[in-house]
Amino acid sequence: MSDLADHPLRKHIEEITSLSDSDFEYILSHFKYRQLKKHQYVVQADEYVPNDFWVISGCLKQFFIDKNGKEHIIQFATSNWWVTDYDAYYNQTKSTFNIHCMEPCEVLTLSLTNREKLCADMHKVDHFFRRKSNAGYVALQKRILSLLTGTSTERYEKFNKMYPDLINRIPKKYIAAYLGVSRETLSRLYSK
Amino acid sequence: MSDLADHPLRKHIEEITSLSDSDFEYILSHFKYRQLKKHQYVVQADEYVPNDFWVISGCLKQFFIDKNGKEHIIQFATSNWWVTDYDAYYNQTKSTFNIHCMEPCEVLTLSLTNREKLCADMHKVDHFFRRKSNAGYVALQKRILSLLTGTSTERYEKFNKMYPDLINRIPKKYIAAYLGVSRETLSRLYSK
DNA sequence: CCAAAAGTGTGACCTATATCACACTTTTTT
DNA sequence: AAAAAAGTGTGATATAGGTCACACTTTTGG
Repeated sequence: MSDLADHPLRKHIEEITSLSDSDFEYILSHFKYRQLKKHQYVVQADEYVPNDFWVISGCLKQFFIDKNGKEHIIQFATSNWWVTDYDAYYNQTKSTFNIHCMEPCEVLTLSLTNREKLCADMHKVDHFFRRKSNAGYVALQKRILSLLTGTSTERYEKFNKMYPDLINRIPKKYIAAYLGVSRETLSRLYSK
Repeated sequence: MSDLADHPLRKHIEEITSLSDSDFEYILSHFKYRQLKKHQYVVQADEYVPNDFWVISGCLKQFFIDKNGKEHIIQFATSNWWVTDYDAYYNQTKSTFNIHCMEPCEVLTLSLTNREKLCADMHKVDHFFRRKSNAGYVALQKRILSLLTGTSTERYEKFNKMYPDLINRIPKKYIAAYLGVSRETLSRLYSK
């Protein structure tokens, strides 16, 4: 029980709605724990996406390869983030994105069936996911705003502030691919 | 009752979950109908945002004014769209965006209190908003992808496909402000 | 119905950033 | 520990698209 109370997922959910031990036990039973090696793919473009991933530790990137073979990063996911190709996951279609471990990772996976079952059984969980999704929506809107409004310098500074740990944790070229500038331009940005 | 059955909001909700007449009647009672004049603001930057808006008819734009006074458009909202500054609305803080009628509009407004009440009372509604929010999240991700990946020509073509009616319904400069290019560049794009 | 405001197209110029190339450093693999 | 692979900084160009300017057209409001 002491274990249960300290579970990181429980803490995460209880930021939004409180749970009894049995609530949480029931919820957790719908997830599967997985350890992933560096460079492992958890979602591949053109394949189905049965799972959503909640990151316990490590760092993943969700990216898209364009017709010129160039990589564009949609999001990084570290501890406490949810990540999957939600379009493909919800609609049970093939993925347009890849999701890839940049470090060894621990994740909890949640299948669509289990998610919908959980949501149907427990109003609390449906509510939790609504709130999460709302927050995600707001975050994406801010990113769009910064792509429309900001110069690359401003976007770089914002990134720095938002993910201070990532800067020295992952190769710069991925940060460039997230910000939408070339590796070289990014390098020139912070040599000032 | 025949009126109720045909209500556009009911159709909209029933794309996701079916409702009894009394369900819908109860839901609708939490909304307020408003007619808006062209050029009217429904959300102003730096003010609180008590309502979410569901558009029956007309066209609104949600935009941001940057430090140089330049306008950036986050989203257009026409029939069946939901629009508000969700960050400010959910967190009861002041808005960073403006929302403005580009045409005379009819909308249904939903206060945060009523929304949370509805969601608490009816699991179906919570579920509906979760699904909507998920879909919105996916749409924003696609927009980010197109900002990161596409040339302006590609973004313009995508816009054309996605909102064929808007092209000749609203001034081009707003389309430019949505796509993230200058009015002049946009003009040159389609003179080919 | 007319004046003022808003919208639109096009030329001339300028700037931020992409691209290519290469040398050097750090990390990974065997 | 050596070889291979990946990451990084910096110079030389090339270019998409921004900005400014102006003429013309359409819409709006009194």
